[in-house]
Amino acid sequence: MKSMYPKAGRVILHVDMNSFYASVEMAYDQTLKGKPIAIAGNPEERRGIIVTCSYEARRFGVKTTMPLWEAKRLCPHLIILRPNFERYRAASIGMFEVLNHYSDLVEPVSIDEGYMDITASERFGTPIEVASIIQNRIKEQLDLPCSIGIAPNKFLAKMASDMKKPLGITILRKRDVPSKLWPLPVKEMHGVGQKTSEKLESMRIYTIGDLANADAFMIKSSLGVNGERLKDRANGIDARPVDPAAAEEFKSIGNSTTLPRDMSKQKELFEVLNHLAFKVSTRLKRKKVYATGISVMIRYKNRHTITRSKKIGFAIQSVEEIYDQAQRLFMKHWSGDAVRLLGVTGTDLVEKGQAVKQLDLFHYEEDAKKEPLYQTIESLRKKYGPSIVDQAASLEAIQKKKANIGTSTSFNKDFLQQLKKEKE
DNA sequence: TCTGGGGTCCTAGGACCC
DNA sequence: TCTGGGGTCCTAGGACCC
Repeated sequence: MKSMYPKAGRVILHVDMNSFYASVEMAYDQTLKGKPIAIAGNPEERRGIIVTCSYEARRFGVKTTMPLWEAKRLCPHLIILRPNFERYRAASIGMFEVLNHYSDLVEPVSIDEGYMDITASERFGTPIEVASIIQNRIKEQLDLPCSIGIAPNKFLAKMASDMKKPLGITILRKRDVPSKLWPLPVKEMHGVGQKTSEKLESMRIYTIGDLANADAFMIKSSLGVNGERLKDRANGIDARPVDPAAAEEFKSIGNSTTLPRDMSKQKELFEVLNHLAFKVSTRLKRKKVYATGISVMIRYKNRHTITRSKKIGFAIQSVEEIYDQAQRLFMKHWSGDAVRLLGVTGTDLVEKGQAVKQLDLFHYEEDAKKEPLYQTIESLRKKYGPSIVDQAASLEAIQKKKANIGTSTSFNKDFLQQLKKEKE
């Protein structure tokens, strides 16, 4: 029997901080208010691009990701600040504290935006009242502006929060979709970037409304499952739940850097890799996770970029292990050309408890003693799986740094040599 | 005189197994 | 005689977002 009441819909808020980094700086230093300011990475070096800028700077045409020199040309009096991430993190924590006060279902998306499911928050007022209270509290307590979208799902809430900035509150009901959403250019849709909009335009789809009413088969064959999803969203359909746990599970942790100058000396590049390995290792330790995969990114002088990755088969966390894996991956694929950027990422993260089967050092060494080298490698491979060769070579690298790794005997040098040769 | 650094998700193709 | 087809894992790379 059908319920006599209409099925209750959800009420979702998307809270989006306005030009977050710039606003935090202005809250911190009141004299910056009303002035064109921009946050840029390392102003002295070539990597300088605009990360965020104030609305005053935007009036001069300054935009996010614009190279610094271009921004200065457009706005000679632009005040340029270096990012201060501790400050932004503190402000972010303050903002999410406010959100958490009005619902248990808060999902951080990034440092400056989050979704809330306030379906069960009636005691604080109507949705628009809740949004208004949140916006005012963030403004009063933190001196920071935000825009809020109110809608029956995440996608519409996200689109709504974009419609009025700064300090806007926008309601986007399902029935508003044809009048408020459909006229917008399809590029404005969250999830549609340069490439997808080009593809859509080649199919004569220019607005969100065009996409909503496009032939499903055509969309699917051109854009795959992503196309189906986008068409649903254009029709205001999005069943994704607000998941407070989603932000906590990291899938990868990486660091990359554009070098101060192009480098082609192996020794210099190794130093950079080691530094990146240190950063990745530190963050893995802080998060109490281990990597079971490693990925290296190389951007050459001509900006051609490659990423090379591999599953390690066991869990690593120390600088030595990360560096060893990254360095060998790098050497295997580096063309020898001048390098502009290097990156190291730990992937397929696991928590300490569930660390994959570690190599049984004792049996491994016993096996190594018993048989001739080539036979040993084959039998070890059979016994422990293909990752054994890597793991042994990695252990050797650690052993160079630490005299003792839990067993008393040291590896047979010839054996390790052979393993390394095997690798190539 | 160019275009950072942190991520996620998806797809395609090859290897391998049954 | 001329080589199926499905499933899964792995790697590389593309697209997108903030």
